[in-house]
Amino acid sequence: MTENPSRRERVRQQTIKEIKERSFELLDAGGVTDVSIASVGKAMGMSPPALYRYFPSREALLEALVVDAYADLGSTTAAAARTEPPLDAPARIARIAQAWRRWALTHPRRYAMLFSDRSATAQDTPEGVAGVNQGMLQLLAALQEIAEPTPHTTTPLDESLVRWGQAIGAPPGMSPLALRLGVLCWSRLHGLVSLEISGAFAAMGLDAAQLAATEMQTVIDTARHACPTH
Amino acid sequence: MTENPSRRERVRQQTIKEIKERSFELLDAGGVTDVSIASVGKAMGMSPPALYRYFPSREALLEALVVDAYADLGSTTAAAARTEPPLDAPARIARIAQAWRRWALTHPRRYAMLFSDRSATAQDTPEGVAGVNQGMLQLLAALQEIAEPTPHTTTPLDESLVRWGQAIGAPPGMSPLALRLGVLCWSRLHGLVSLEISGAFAAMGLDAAQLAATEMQTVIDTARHACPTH
DNA sequence: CACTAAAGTTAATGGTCGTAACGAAAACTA
DNA sequence: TAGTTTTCGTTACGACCATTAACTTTAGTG
Repeated sequence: MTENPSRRERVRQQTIKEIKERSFELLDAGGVTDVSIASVGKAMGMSPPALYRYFPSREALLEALVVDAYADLGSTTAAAARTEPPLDAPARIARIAQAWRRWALTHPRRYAMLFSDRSATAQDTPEGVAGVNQGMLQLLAALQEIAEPTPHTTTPLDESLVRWGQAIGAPPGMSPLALRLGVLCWSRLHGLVSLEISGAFAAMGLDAAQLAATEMQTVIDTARHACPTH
Repeated sequence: MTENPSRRERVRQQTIKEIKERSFELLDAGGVTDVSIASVGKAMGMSPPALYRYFPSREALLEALVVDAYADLGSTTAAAARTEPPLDAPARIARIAQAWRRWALTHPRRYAMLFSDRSATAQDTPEGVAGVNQGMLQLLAALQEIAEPTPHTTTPLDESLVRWGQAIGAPPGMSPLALRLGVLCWSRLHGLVSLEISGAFAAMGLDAAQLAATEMQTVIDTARHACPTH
């Protein structure tokens, strides 16, 4: 009864950590297909079957990478909103979006793993969703600050948005407009970033950074009920 | 000297066609990873190495599928704009967007293959880009009709948009606003559709169709210099 | 120290892509 | 028509991969 996490457990956790580190290195270098039980084992000087003591299958290892990547992306974007001194809401929205895009450009293979490679194959685990929602909650808070109250009658879409907000732990009383803009901001940003990573904008000779900047400004203007700048 | 395409060439093209058909069946059923030289061979009653007479590698076969899928997506969306009698520009934009989304939902694995699986790996071939640009040209034509002339000074982004428009064969004199909205419309639609395919909106309890409809209405309103409806 | 359980090893199965060597059939040619 | 060449298919093979089974080594525990 030395420690609650026994020494054995500690070295085991250390091994798991190293497996994931080496896996991320291989992932970043050559994409998810390069993360094989054999390649990871070789990278750590272990025989491949030894990894099965830690992950029941290659798929489980990849899922662990997904959860970690989601958590990293979520905490990175959430941290971008918490500056000292605090920024006003529009600046925070811009920073959150920048952080999302920058993370995706810094780790394009990880971003592809999260949002592309596994599309329609395996659905996200609750852990993964919770990780990325850290950033979403910050975004929603900023949007709520500048979203003008809407006297509109609530549509079915609004109702489902409110339910979603409650489900992810947003504070009560969120405006449906803020919730909708949160979803649309995320969706637009994802579209831009995934096309940018694929090289589409570069092939078109367009500056993706400028496209992203104007797109985010549009979201902010819409929250304020102002006309987007053309 | 029976025909210009000799009999041998004809049966060869037929075989290539069947290889791609079987490949698409496997792709639609289980994703791109299920399209293997072995599985396609088995599906056609051929030994796997025989396929190398027609495609130099599995990668080349996949690339051929990509080109065909791009062409199908492009012609499907372009066809949606050419109705009889012709529709007005806003309705055409809505129909193009619907056609894009519907194609993606009908062939989610193909859509993932085009825009996700190969991200950052291999860049698009000119053939593929040309195929999907059929729909883009229709979209740009419709946007041009309703885009009010902008007396703005041209920005660097505008200049690169104009260059891109010329490169893909858009008629001269396109408004930068129409070009920019074409790109943003595409990007937003892609973000929505890829998230919808991945099941993200379903997991959030949101109606993706409604999100897409409002998003496209926003594009149309922006083209008219009108405030998006909230 | 002796025992047990965890962690590592090698060996083996069955799957993949791709190459090599070979046989059969079709088309061309003298 | 008969012979030659090209094409198309085959089987056999080597190099990877994931995964399981059986065995050995190591480390913690009474």
